[in-house]
Amino acid sequence: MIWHILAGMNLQSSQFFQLLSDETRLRSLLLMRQEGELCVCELTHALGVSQPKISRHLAGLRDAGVVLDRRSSQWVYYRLHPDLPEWACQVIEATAAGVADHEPFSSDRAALANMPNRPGAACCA
Amino acid sequence: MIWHILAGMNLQSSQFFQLLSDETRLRSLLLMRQEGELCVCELTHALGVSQPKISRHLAGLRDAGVVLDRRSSQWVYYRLHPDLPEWACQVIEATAAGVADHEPFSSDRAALANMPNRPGAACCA
DNA sequence: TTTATATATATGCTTGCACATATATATGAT
DNA sequence: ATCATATATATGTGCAAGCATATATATAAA
Repeated sequence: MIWHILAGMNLQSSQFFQLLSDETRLRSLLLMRQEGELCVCELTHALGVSQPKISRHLAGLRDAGVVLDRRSSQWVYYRLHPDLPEWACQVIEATAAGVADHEPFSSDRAALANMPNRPGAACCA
Repeated sequence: MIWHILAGMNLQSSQFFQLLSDETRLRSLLLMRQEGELCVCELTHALGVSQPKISRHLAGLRDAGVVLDRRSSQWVYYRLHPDLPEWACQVIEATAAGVADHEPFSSDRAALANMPNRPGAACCA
């Protein structure tokens, strides 16, 4: 990405939409929104794409202040940034509501649910 | 643009965000949303950009089904497409509410208001 | 009527750059 | 050593922008 700028409250609208314009990023964001927090390997499994690809896109989202990461032992968990401007949250919510039952978003949720040995929870649930 | 596809109800989310990710297009859309309908020369004046540039971007939005155009004598008026999916309208509304008082959006409205000899109305108002 | 001219809009064409992807490798944790 | 994640490098491509030009409509003159 070319903008290491905008963090949290400084999010520029066109940059935000640029980030949403990539399917891999959009799918990741909508999945994080639903699950609260996801590590790279969960996203890799759910979307069925390569690990470097996910990692690179997450780095872009993090540098832009759209997501926040947290390391827990070997895993790095990503979630929507809690300081996201109100309008940006509304954009994500509206999109989630509008496309949740479309492909590939619904399959993403299914694939995540079927993932064996999920790191965080998913042992007894 | 590469997609002459998606019209009206077929709007793909990432394609929609890709369209919003360009400042010229986003400024045009938010201005149309506020004014209802605008011709190319009004947008050119309000944004202060070249006519071919505006025309290009409007063609992209039209091909994607995001805006609708109408010719009235020498002028071509553009407006948000009435069949835009609900979630897409909400995205636009949330964005408008969130960035209306930021630059360059507020200046765009001011420049439009100050435009001399506006085609449609603006003779006596 | 035809011809000329001005205004409004669209569209080839070219150039340059941002960016998505893949492969390979490096870092970090257990 | 093994698993999870990040980054470097290279390659292809979409796409924005400028410039010139083409089409369409209107107005004026002859």
